[in-house]
Amino acid sequence: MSRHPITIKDIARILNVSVSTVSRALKDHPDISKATKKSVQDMARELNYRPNEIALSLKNRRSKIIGIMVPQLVHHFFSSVIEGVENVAYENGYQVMIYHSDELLERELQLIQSFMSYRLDGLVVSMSKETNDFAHFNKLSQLGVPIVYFDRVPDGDYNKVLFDDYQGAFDAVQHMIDCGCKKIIHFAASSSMDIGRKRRLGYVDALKKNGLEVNDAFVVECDTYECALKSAEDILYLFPDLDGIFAVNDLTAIGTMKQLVKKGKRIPEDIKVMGFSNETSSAIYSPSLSTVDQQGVQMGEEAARLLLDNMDGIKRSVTKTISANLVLRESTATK
Amino acid sequence: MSRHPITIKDIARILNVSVSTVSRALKDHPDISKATKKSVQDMARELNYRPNEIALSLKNRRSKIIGIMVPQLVHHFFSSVIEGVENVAYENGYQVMIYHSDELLERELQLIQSFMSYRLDGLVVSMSKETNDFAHFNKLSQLGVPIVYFDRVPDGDYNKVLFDDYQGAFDAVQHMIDCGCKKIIHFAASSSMDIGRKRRLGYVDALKKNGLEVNDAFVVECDTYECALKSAEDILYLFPDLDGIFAVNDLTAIGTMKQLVKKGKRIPEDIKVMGFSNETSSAIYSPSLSTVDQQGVQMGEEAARLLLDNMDGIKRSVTKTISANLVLRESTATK
DNA sequence: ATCGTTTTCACAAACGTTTGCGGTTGAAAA
DNA sequence: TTTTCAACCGCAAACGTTTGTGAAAACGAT
Repeated sequence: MSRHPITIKDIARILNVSVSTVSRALKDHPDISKATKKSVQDMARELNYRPNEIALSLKNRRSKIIGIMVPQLVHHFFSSVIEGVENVAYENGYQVMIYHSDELLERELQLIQSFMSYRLDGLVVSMSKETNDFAHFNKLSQLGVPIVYFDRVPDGDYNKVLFDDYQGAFDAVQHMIDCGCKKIIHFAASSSMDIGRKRRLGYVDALKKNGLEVNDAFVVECDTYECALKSAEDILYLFPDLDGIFAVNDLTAIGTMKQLVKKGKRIPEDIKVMGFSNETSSAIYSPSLSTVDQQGVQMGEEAARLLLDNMDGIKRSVTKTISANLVLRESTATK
Repeated sequence: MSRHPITIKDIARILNVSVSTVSRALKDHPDISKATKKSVQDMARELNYRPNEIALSLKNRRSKIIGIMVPQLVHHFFSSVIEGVENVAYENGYQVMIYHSDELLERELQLIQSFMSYRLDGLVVSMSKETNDFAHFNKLSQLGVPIVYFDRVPDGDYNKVLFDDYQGAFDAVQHMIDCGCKKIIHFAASSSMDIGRKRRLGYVDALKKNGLEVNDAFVVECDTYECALKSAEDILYLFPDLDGIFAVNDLTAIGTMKQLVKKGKRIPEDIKVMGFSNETSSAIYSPSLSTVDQQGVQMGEEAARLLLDNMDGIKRSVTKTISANLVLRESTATK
């Protein structure tokens, strides 16, 4: 009920010393005698004193908080990145403030305002789908706030942490080929999206390297669950002899499997399927889905480390690339 | 690069007025002349002035931030609650700080410390599984910080927002009976858990009300995906004539379906299945899973509203109950 | 010209902390 | 006894705001 947490002043009053003495005693400053230090520290402990971080933020002009902004919370990948950021932030005495733009540019702008008002020390961000103009981030940058982008990043000289989509796709397709697939279809995201382009390229290169036929008709633009339900049927009609489908993400892969099974195909016996992202659903679907893990935690940790490095004033532009990791499950099993 | 955001002092200096004049001009105080107001406001806009919320927090002894603490982020229900809290917080000019205890009591304690240091104005919390002692929350409460609990709540006189687990379970089972089920098995959580008890009671009462056989052997303690893989087989052996399974959560239901299909059962033709929670996976599984939606967004909104109401000093202990909502999909379809 | 009102603004304190500087002791050195 | 020098501690300013109080200008009425 006392509504007022106890402050350094309270301790000073009780002990009949000045606030500066209390402050110094608490930080073990050599100017203070052993006896005074002890009594102050004891009293602080007894009263359960906690420094007021807000006062400190004001004084030091830094908040010891870093922000992370993600477009979605209900998403395995982003949640993992958050976890990674939290890990290294806590290790280094920083708090993490999670911002959630909900894929809305307007919300992003609002959040940046709030971000500035609270004088956060740095930002880790993956942009919303609507964002094609980075002025608000650049403004922040010019104000001296370090920013690290991840996953959805802008072009140019910035600090970024990226996932190696090309290699992930390449490895996935290579694995399918190793499992005996001769004719692999790719359900791709739009080429206007970075991940769409890179994953498609990995797919194509893996086919080439193994001397398999490469054909533009093998690539279908389809990156949602609903779309997959339809496209899977179409593609089966177009290429009755297909024996593998590599989807740009897990939900698309799952939609595909659902439809294939409905059409009487057996997975993995007749057709093998791979997804991308390692969402929760991929592990529990039946058959469970082989996929490419995006190492979200590791990405978050790298991003936070990069941010902390940049907080000491030095201005760099580093790009870190995290490499892919296959998760093999039933959907590509070979008996 | 200027590293220092512009302050009220800067405006005062440039315009050759005092800081108090600037402050009052910005808030349209009647003491300030129209002309001065205009020049100040124009200059503020031109320089893109943003009030320093940290200074305000210190002065007002309130941060205009509320916290929400959840045990997990990668969880559809909790993410939804966060979204709900954010909605009403933003509407009322509050920021939301997301805390993530990771189901660890120790982390919970740490986070509470940080919470106090930053002098947040209130907390919405669902406790970690390890938490059986609420001392740290009570201490916060005694310091005058309003708390609203949701989902996993302590016993006693507190502000809570609860989901109506009993009714949800009752409705789910009633629906299965309406679909023709005569012998419904329940995969339950431990009775030591609140949700375990309530959902089980709803199940039992629905059976009773419809004159179906109630039998302790129909209830199996099993609340994970892995456990379901095993228990589904066992129960099929024990009760070959079962025609419905009501699981305490979606993952358990999905594990059950997977195993039942493997054993040659058709869903929903032979056996109908219902889950609880409406996780993402339930919608995309094949067959898609009928389930009970927990209305996370609504719960979050209610919790935040309750918190804001309590922030004006008045001390109440209100319990709000959110009612269930069935989501019917393939797993209980009747042809 | 004097007084009384307004109108318009500036001063200063306060929120909780840190920190440079200066001051008071007491004892050792001269 | 005086000087010197540690050892120990308090004062005050600063971080960016708000706000109570007081005061200078301007103006009208006497």
